[in-house]
Amino acid sequence: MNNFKLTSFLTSNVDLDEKMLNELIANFKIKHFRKGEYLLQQGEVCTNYFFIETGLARLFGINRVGKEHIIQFAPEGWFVSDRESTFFKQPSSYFIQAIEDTKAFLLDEQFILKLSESNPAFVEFNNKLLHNHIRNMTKRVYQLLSATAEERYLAFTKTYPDILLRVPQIMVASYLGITPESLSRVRKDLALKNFKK
Amino acid sequence: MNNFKLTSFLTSNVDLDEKMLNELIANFKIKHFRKGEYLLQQGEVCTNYFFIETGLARLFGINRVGKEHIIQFAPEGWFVSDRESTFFKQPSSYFIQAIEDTKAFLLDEQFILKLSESNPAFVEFNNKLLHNHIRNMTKRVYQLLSATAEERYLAFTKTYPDILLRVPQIMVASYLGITPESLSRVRKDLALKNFKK
DNA sequence: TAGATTTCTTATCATACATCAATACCAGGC
DNA sequence: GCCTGGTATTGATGTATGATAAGAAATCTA
Repeated sequence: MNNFKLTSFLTSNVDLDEKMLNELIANFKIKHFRKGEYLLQQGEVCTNYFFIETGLARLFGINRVGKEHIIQFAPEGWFVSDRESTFFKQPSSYFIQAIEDTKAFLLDEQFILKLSESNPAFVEFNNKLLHNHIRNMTKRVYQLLSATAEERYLAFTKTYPDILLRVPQIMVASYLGITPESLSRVRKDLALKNFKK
Repeated sequence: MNNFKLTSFLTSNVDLDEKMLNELIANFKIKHFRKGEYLLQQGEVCTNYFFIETGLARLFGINRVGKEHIIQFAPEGWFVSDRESTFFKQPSSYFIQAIEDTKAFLLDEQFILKLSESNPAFVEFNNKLLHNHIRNMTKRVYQLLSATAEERYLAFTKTYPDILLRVPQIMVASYLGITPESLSRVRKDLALKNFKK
């Protein structure tokens, strides 16, 4: 048995025998991206889901004045894609970029659909992924509506302590919806508060 | 043939014969909610999806200090639910409340799952709903990250002109992530700008 | 219709966060 | 090793939005 993260992800989430599993893995393309390279560019139609096997990627958009806004980080073991583009066959509004050297499996949407027809476990699997996605996005909306910059930063450090150490602060700020300068000050204030305790 | 919004929603989104369709509709419970009544309360597990046949509902949360934050509006023809709670069988963090007198179909999750097994068109249908949900939430996250209060308000007036006229401004403000006072100012500024043109 | 309640507006003041600018820091390429 | 460009910090200042309060308007309800 191979040692891919994707393998253990599938075995723990879909009911498959080993033969079927290996057949599957063999069917997926794996692709390497150097730090900075793009998995998806704005304007392209996103035809796959990416499973990050190793490395780290980000999903982000750029507004009229050239400012970047990060919607999602995707470290190893995570899926990333622009589902809107993939499902509705529309040019993507976003970019997906490798933040570190990254190895990713490309899961073709058509292929997944076919699997779903023959294997009900796959329907359930896909459902789980989609609901997980919705859960994360809903929490994110709620946070952005209700929490201050400091609260959002604290939540981030608790939820994604690993990512925090792997990306420049400028990107954490972008994810949180504040400027890097503000984030620097938030961190300073927190450090002070902790010192005083 | 009946005249339900749900009927036309289904016929235009799922490939079903009329017999099957009527059988379906007969299986769904319909429920009336007076303005102010709750379709779902925080702490409950959400066991159905609600299809709003007439009226208007909102999905919202309340934070520690008692402040409400609206995640989604659901007018007639829309689905609303806490999918996280439904799918993962967890107590909901949110409320769903009727803003107007509302008639809603209650779609039982188990029932939908069963339909999916026998009818592949239903898998596709469910997929479409989920992807639509993800699309909306992603746009919302991106907006909250990148746009000013004024920009968000303008986008709202364009995307949901009907809802704008049906809910108190206090709720629009809550949806946009600002205070009612700020919204009032934004509106005043916009009115001034338009007058000067 | 009148009274009560909520909603909306406006004003003042407070604050969180942005912007701009300067400096120090660090990392990758030559 | 030394540039070079990106990153982080800090300070001064500006601005958008929040908090509070009060009155006007609209809506509900009896």
